[in-house]
Amino acid sequence: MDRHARISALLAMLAKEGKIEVEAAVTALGASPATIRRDLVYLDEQRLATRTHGGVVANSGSFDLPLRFKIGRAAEERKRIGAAAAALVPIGATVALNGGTTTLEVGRALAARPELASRRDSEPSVTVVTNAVNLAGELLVRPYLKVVVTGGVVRAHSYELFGPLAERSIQALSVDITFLGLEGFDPVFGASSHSDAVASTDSLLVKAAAKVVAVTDSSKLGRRAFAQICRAPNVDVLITDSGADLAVLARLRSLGIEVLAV
Amino acid sequence: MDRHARISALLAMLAKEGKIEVEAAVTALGASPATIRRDLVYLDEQRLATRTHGGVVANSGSFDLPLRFKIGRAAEERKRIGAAAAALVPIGATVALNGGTTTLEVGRALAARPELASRRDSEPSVTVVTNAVNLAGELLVRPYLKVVVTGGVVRAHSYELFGPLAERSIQALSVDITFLGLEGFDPVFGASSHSDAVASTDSLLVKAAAKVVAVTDSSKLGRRAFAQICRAPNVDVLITDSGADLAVLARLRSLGIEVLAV
DNA sequence: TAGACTCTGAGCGAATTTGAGCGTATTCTT
DNA sequence: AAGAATACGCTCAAATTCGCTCAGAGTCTA
Repeated sequence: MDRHARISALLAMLAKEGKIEVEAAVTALGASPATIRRDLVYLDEQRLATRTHGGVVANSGSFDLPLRFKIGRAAEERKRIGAAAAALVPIGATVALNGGTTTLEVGRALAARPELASRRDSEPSVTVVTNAVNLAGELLVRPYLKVVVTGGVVRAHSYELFGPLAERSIQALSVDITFLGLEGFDPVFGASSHSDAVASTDSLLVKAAAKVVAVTDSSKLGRRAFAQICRAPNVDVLITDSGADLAVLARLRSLGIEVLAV
Repeated sequence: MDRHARISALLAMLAKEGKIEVEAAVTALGASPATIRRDLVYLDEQRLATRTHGGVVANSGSFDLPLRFKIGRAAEERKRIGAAAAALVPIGATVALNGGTTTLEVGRALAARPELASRRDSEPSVTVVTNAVNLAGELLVRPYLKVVVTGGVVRAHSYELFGPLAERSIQALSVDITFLGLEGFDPVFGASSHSDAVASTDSLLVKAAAKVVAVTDSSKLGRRAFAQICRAPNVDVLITDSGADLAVLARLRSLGIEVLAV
């Protein structure tokens, strides 16, 4: 068991557990506590983890915050939606993701796609533009992803960046696909958000994209949130879960939107 | 049940109930009252809750609490430097922080300043501009801080944003103080960084500031990293630890730099 | 082959964390 | 308002863990 093997094993433990205890690593890897400590210091220096008493904790954990405290039933649906959305991204594409729990799952699914990670080019496989700080924090560890953050003021509620700085940044960019998380999607009112400031920023992400994919669990369909992001026909594809109301889906299809219920 | 697990559990309780009683936490977590009290004091110090008799209550304004708060163990020197730097910031000021472990501590110390948190204005007490994604992620929970993120491409090693997007964002801003973390600070070569891209971005943070405060542990003094950020006289104040070489400090003072060794 | 360097493991003093004791402060009850 | 009950802060001790140094094994280079 050489150093590389140990570091690899430790990183695997870190990804799985979110933390590593010296004692646990000693018994798992069969090395001395001194060596394990040195390895953990190395992980800390490489910013892959943060040293604590007794071990280390994963760094992405500091961003792995619950947006709101509703990590309940919809988790599984969101993961399926995220996987379906990530499958739409070709290698070499540039995509944009706004904030929200669903787009977070899209980002995670994208990062987990094996055909991206296995490429050995020096160029990143996919470029991800996002105005969500927590999403950026989760993705930036992957060398095969180029992560671009829009500027702006942070909205503590959802970790989204908005404001003039964000809008000017986005106006300078053009992307292949925007994956749009939202809080309401109605055939008439279109896509909407609870915050007008964020809705304004999100609308620019829509304008900057050649293709717009709305991602949302079915509870948001047919509902209107406070501020409009864009009209429904601006959305090219909708990915939602199979619990969606078929009548609403039919109306959306009649507007020319391609609907995927996963 | 280690400290991390306890803090996580306590934050979950706080998010759910809005308050924590010592007695309830003792029975729920199986730790002694003394330990629970210490944890609650920690939450109070981190401005994530407010200490009361019998427990803590959630801070008004922020119902969003981090589920897994990172309990970092910064070197003692960096903590002292961070505290000294944070003390320079008047209420209402706008400050900029670049990336790095030392500026991270400045941000943490700033977030922990009680006179900021105790203000009951609707306006945030301090505005923080940063191009470090991890720093933004740690600070944004505090409702009394307005966190502004520059845009840009993420540099995975240091969580820093750089590139044209970052530079244009910074050029549109003006701040009272820039706290500059760096990898080398030499009387002749000035402040320097390992990455030329980040150095270029950092140099704009220097230009945007009325006052520049360099923060670094003493090991970086007299050293030159690859890329220059700015000349030494552009720095108004240097905060370092007491292990610094006195000859180097004297040379820096002769350049008109105010030197604090804490 | 000699020397230098790196990695690993062990030892030891220092530091952190936890729990308990005890005097003091605060809150509640009467 | 006064007394009782609870909770707090502080200190101290025990256990664990950490950081540092040193020595031995293995590897690379001249």
